[in-house]
Amino acid sequence: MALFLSTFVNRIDKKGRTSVPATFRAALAAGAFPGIVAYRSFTSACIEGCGMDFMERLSDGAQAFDAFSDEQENLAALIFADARQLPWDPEGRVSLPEDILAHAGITESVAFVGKGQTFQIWQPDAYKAVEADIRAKALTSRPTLPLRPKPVAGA
Amino acid sequence: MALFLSTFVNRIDKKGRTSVPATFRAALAAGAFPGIVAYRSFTSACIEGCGMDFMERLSDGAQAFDAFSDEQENLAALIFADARQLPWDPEGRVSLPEDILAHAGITESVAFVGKGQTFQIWQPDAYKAVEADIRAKALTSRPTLPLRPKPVAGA
DNA sequence: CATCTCATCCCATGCTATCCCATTAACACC
DNA sequence: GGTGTTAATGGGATAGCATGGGATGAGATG
Repeated sequence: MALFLSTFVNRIDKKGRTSVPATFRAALAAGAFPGIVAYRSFTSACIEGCGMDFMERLSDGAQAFDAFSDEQENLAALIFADARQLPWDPEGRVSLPEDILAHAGITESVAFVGKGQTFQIWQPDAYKAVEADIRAKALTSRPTLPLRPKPVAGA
Repeated sequence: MALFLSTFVNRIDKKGRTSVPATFRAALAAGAFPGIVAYRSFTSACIEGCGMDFMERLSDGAQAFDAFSDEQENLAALIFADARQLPWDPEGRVSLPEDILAHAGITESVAFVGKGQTFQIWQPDAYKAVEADIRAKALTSRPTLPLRPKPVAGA
C-alpha cells in the first residue's frame, strides 16, 4: 500500500483552494473516491486527513460490536459526523472548509504532513514547533519502533 | 460501499420540505428506492435515517447485526413498525412527518449527521450540544480505535 | 357530485463550488 | 546548458445545489 510520506507546504488561494501534494494524490489513486477525507483532530490543533478506503475500514471496525466499547463507538460516530469528503479538481486541488481551517489556525499556507497510513494538515509554523518538540523528546528517551513481521507477500 | 459522512444543516420550508444533502443522495443512489427511510431513535431525541438497503439488511439479520440478541431483534421489529419511506422529489427534497419532527424537537432547521452506514437527523442546536459533550469526553479518556486490517492486499 | 385540502411536480433564483484555460516554477533528461 | 515535462498557482466562466413559490392532480369530505 502506498504511504503518505514527507511534508509539503502549499498555499491557499483566495478561493480557499489548496493543491494536494502529488505524491499524496498518487497514494490515494487506488481508492474509488477521487479526493481526500478530512476531520478535525481531537487532540491537536490540526486536521486529520485520509482516503475514503480508510473511512471504510473504520466503518467495518465499528460494525464489530464486540471490539468496540461505547466510548469507541461514540468516537467513531463523531469522526463520521465531522469528516468531509473533499474531492479534488482536475488540477488536484481541494477546498478546505472554513471551520476546519479555523480549528487548525490556518490562514494562507498549509503543511501536509505524512503519517504513513494517514496524514495531517497543519498551520506550517505550528507544525514546526510540534516537530521540534517531539524531536527533542525523542533525543532523551530513545524510543524503539516495534516491527511487524511481513504477513505473506510484499507489502 | 458509500458512507454517510459530515454534517449538513438545511432549512425546512413552509411546506415542510427539506433538501437531503447531495452527497447523501449520492450514497443512496445505489439502492432501488429513490428516497430515505426514517424512524424515531430509541435512545436520543433524534431521527434515525438510512437507505432501504440497510432496512433489508436489518431484515436479514445478517452482517451488521450479528451480535444482536433476541431482545434486540424485538427492537428491530419496532423499527420496522416505526419506519417511514420518504421519497424525494425531483429536487431531492423530502417531507418529514410531523410526529417524527416532534420527537426530535425540530421546527425550522435540521442537521443531517453522517454516521457511516446510516445517518441521523437532529435539531441543529441539540446536536451541537451532544457533539460538544462527546468531544469533551474523548479528550479526557483518549480511547483508541481498533482498525481492521485491509480486506484485500497487505497493509 | 362538488369542493376542499394536501401532496407532488415544475419553474425560477441566488450562491457557491467546480471546471477549464493560462501562467509560473521546478526538476529531469538529453 | 537547453529543452521537455510535471507540479503548483491564479482567474474567468459554468453548472450544481439549496431554496422559494405557483400550478396541477389525487384523494378526502361534505
